[in-house]
Amino acid sequence: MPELPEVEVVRRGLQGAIEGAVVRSTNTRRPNLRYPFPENLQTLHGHRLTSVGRRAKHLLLSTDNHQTLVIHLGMSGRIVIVRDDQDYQLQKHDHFIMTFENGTRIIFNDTRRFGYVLLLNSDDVPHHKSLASIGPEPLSNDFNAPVLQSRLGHKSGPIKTALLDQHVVAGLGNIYVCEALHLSSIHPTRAANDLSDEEAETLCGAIKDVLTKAIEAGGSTLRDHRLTDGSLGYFQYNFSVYDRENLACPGCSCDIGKTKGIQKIKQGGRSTYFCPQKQK
DNA sequence: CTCCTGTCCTGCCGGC
DNA sequence: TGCCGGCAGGACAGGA
Repeated sequence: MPELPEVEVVRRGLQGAIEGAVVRSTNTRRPNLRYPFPENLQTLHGHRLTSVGRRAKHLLLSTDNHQTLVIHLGMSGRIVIVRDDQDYQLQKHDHFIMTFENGTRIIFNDTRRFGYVLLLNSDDVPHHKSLASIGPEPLSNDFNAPVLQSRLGHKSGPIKTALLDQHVVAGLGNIYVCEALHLSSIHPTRAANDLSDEEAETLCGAIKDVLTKAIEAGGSTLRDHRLTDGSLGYFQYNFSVYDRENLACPGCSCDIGKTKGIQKIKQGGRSTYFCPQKQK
């Protein structure tokens, strides 16, 4: 589920609710998700959460004893915040709960268990296998057309597949790659290292634009994604191509001419949606 | 190095 | 109604 916008929306929710709070307890309700839960979670107890950050699709909860809890939501993960005065019945797939001294709880639910939780020394976070060689943050100034071009330079496979590679650029997933390529009018099967300078410029801008708008909309709720108050994102209503096979893309006559609207193909085992009329 | 496939896991949907 | 195959927002390992 969660790509950069969904994770960022969760990060903002967590920041408002638990930054500065002191950890009272942690509770795991099964031994593992994708990986075993850390064995030393109790070392967080009594310590203050100093920042709630994000790198790519990872949430980074740092504490005043120089530890960082890394949370990846995988495909189906969500985090909800429950305040002291709110009733909450634990649900199926609620796997990890953190309770703070102010009574607030955060609950990590993950149906498919592709997510994970790590507890690292804060100094080790940038060097950890999952984060060490990851690409630039697409919404930062470190991400621009020349950087994108150089990172695509040695990739001869399709641009769609290349943009899903977290080493090229961080945080994109299947939805936002499809949307950004559509906005850029670039065909998903084009070779990644074959974009013109102008196309790279357009694509770079489209990625930033799509991600920014998706964050503002609270992310996309297809099935699992929730804001931390349990409400739904609504960027799915703004999709131009994703999950819209045979429909027209906005402002395009692609469903009435020779083509039959948005097409769905498989690339690297994953669905790609695109408009054959607009994307060349 | 890159590329390609299979795999992890649960739930849902469509077809028969 | 039930069963079965296919598919889903991610990302690894292993082999070519």
